[in-house]
Amino acid sequence: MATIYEVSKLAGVSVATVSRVINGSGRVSEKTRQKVLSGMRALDYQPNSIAQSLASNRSNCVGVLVSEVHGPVFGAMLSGIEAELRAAGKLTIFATGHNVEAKEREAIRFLVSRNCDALIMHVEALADAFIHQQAHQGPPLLIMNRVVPGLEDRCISLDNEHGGYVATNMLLEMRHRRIAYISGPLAWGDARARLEGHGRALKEHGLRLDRRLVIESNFHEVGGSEAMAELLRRDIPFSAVVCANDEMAAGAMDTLRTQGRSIPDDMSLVGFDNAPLSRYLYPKLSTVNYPITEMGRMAAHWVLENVYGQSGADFQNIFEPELVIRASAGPGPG
Amino acid sequence: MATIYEVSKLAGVSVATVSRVINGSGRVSEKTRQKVLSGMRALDYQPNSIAQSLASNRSNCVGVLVSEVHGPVFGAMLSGIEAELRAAGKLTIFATGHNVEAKEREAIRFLVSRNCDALIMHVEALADAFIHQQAHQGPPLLIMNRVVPGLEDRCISLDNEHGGYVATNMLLEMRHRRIAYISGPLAWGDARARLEGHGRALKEHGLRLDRRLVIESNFHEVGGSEAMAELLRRDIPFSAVVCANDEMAAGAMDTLRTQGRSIPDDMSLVGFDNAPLSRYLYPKLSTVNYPITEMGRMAAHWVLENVYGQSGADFQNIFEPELVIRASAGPGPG
DNA sequence: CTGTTAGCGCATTCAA
DNA sequence: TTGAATGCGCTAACAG
Repeated sequence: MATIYEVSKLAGVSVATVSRVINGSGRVSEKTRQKVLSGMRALDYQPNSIAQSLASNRSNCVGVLVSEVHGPVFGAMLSGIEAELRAAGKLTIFATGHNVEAKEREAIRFLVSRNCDALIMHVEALADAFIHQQAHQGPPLLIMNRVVPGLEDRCISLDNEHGGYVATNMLLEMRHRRIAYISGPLAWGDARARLEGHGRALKEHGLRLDRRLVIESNFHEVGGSEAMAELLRRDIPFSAVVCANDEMAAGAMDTLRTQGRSIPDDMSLVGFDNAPLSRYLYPKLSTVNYPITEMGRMAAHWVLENVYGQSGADFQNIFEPELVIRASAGPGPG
Repeated sequence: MATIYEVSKLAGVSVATVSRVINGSGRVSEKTRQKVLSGMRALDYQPNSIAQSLASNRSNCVGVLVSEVHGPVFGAMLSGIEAELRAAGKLTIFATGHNVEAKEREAIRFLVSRNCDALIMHVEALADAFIHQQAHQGPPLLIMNRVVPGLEDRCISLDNEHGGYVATNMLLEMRHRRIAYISGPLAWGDARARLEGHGRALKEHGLRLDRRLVIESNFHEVGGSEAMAELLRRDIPFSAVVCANDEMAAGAMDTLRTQGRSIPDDMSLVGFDNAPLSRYLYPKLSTVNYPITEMGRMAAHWVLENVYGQSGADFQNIFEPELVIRASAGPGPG
């Protein structure tokens, strides 16, 4: 690999000048600029990014901490982040935290030890206090999918309450009156918010939330399946169910089918997330879109603007979910 | 951030000694070793990985080139690679090539410019010749999911022919005699191999491949949907279809349902890949498992062993696909 | 506008 | 077993 010295020699200038044309910094006359450029071409010169980083104290890479690489959510998020960053010549590095506190901590150390210029993280196990601390000692932080009090302007999240609202509201407008709800773990803010939105929609339509029609589950397929079985077992009439995510909806659908209930004729179903699987279910699942790729892009924009000084679009903190109407919900009996 | 100098000062030794204990290289007396260690702890010292890289000419990171980050295949592959590498303290960096030659080329440049110690790539647009060239000038290369003549020992791939064979064979053993086939683009080796396996299974059962029952499609859902419509339109009897991947099977399923055919009673269906979506289809899709995560792990192992000198398990080039029996295929009329 | 030079933080000879 | 010195390739004052 050619070095900056060889280029400078070939072009008959100093390394400083070569550095200037590489980085577009300082003033260089067009003539010498061309000399340098052709020298670089002749040697197929490629700046050593590691040396650049060491000298400039800039790694030009940003760390992303996700729970898993595979899976619909994180893949889509990473995808959005990488696309934006890459277009700006920045490198995306990532690590997985598996929703386990110790691993999330360790992943942060790992990423930071690689001198990333910023950190975008999607963590669920870490406490707010730790995040605050990290925000004050490490590289600039961006938090996905979670609102940490005191760091609101660094948090990019979905308006989950509104998502829960629109899901239930659609059902209500279809004249359903008794609507069950399969929730995610209420220890998590997003699960709570979605349920609150559900309750608000009911209230606005003059209905009260019936606690017997709400089941707290775990965001997984089997959880949804079991929750639906439990709901049916309770033998309280209802004509529709909203599931706090698509996976649970898939499980619920399975149970309904096993028990011979037809969807949407006997039972309407709405999911949440608009994960890829929602298009493959039968009937195709009506759900609430989670614009995770765009949110990833936004995170990348923030970094590009605030860390690398590039001008960008306006920053948007909260994203609004939108209804995706497919076939799993139909008119109610009401 | 503390530097190695501060540690050496605090411990009363030279930086060389500190470097030795950091890397476990050279001989250091246990006593001074402890002094250094406690000095490092006291300062919460963290070696600067960039400086390490520059001095040692080792970035301790490996580049991975995929088509997309999201999507079942690449996410799972990345996941396997990252898990292994991370456990060994190595960083995984990635870039996307989108199956476009120019982008794949550029992605390689990008990754290499980051001084990765090895490159694992899943490329479809690049020609064999280019790959050969890259193999001879860049960092050690590993090629996923493709067999490049002359570089067989660097290619990790699935025995696609055998996969096609087992899929069709299962149907034959269920007494299907007229089996249609929806293929991927025959310009791609894996699509060709799968189709060949299909043909071999037929032949072994004394049947001939009926060209009218084979349609070349594009590995996408709508392609599968259209292909199935075309097959039905031809009005040649058949009782089962094997699709060269799960996405096309999903599309095919859709068409069958639209046309009022029941699965598996009127028509049996088998997919390929065992992508997540195959579990969500109704009926659940019988398919051929593609152990992509394990293949990613294997790639990482190779790198750990051949680039970083760690000893590992035996290297396996070709992976055998296995049948995943679910509900979309039933007994034939034969 | 251009060149000289001193680091960036660490690994690694080579001596001792 | 340890330390001094050199250089990895580049950036960024500073001087001219």
